Amino acid sequence: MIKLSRVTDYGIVLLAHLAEREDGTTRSAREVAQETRLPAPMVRKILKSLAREGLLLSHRGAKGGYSLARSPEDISVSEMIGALEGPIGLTECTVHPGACAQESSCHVREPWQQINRVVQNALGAITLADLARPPAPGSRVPLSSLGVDTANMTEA
Amino acid sequence: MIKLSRVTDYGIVLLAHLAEREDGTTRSAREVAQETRLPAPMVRKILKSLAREGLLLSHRGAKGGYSLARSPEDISVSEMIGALEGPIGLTECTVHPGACAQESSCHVREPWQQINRVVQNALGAITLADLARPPAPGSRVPLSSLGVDTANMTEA
DNA sequence: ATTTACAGGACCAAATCAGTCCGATATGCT
DNA sequence: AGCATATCGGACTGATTTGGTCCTGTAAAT
Repeated sequence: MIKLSRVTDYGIVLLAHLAEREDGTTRSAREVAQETRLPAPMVRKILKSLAREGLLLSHRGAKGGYSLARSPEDISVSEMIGALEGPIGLTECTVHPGACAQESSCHVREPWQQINRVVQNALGAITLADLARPPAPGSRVPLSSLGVDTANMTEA
Repeated sequence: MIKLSRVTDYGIVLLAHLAEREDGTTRSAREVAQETRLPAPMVRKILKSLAREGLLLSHRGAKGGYSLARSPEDISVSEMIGALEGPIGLTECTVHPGACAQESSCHVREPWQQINRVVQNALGAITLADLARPPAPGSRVPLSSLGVDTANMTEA
């Protein structure tokens, strides 16, 4: 069922939550866990990862907590997934070239690379700001900006 | 690292292999395994699944084997993945609505649905024929046909 | 100094995945 | 009829990944 892990799923919810109430202050893991109603230990773990990956800034000590490292418009979905799940790649050979013995004789490799770029592009065009935007009824994520077309694809 | 399982990966290679040398005859699992240099037990298992899912026709007995159930142009990548991996859905709530307790209060759900459709569309636009086409140097998968734009997305 | 909160791990149970193997059944050939 | 060939439909196992928890250390504020 090709899906992303729960850690990633939660992580994006957490990021969106932080983006929604950005006000210059930091928010503790406990607060975030309560507000999102997600299990606290998980939330702590995930926020730690996100800080380590550079998507969040952490402040230690009393009154510490987390805040976004960049503005929501500058954080793409593919970045978030990349930070929590590792590099995006449908096939092994996309991420680790050379790992597959059949690589040289594989006729399917090249097409896969492009499929990958398409997916990558799609996920890269959507930002945290799009996710956090309170959904005005009828409004949509600006998918027109996806701009998935041949021109974008012909080079890696 | 958001990737598809090895079964799916292999499966698509096998389908492409069958598509490349389509000549009306069936090919046994053994042949296919040898020609693709993939482990025979795996190949058998995967071909069985593909037949059960209706992508391949199986022919039992001596001189039996497998052949494509449809012409390569009519089998999309998303179908292949769906057959081997189950329904495509980045998040749990896309595939099993109601499974997540936070669903009603989740602000991220609607955007995810659309991201999903984008990915789905991308994978649905590429066919087995595209994968099997011997890669003439410089030629590319017809990504222009992806047609990922707002018009396609506004309805589920 | 004490309290608060993150950092960096170790740790474990459960689920999934990769891979193998078997008996049953259907077909073609002699 | 009988035999060889192949798929069918399972069960089965070992290894890896995932989901989730917990503990110790350290930094900052009061």
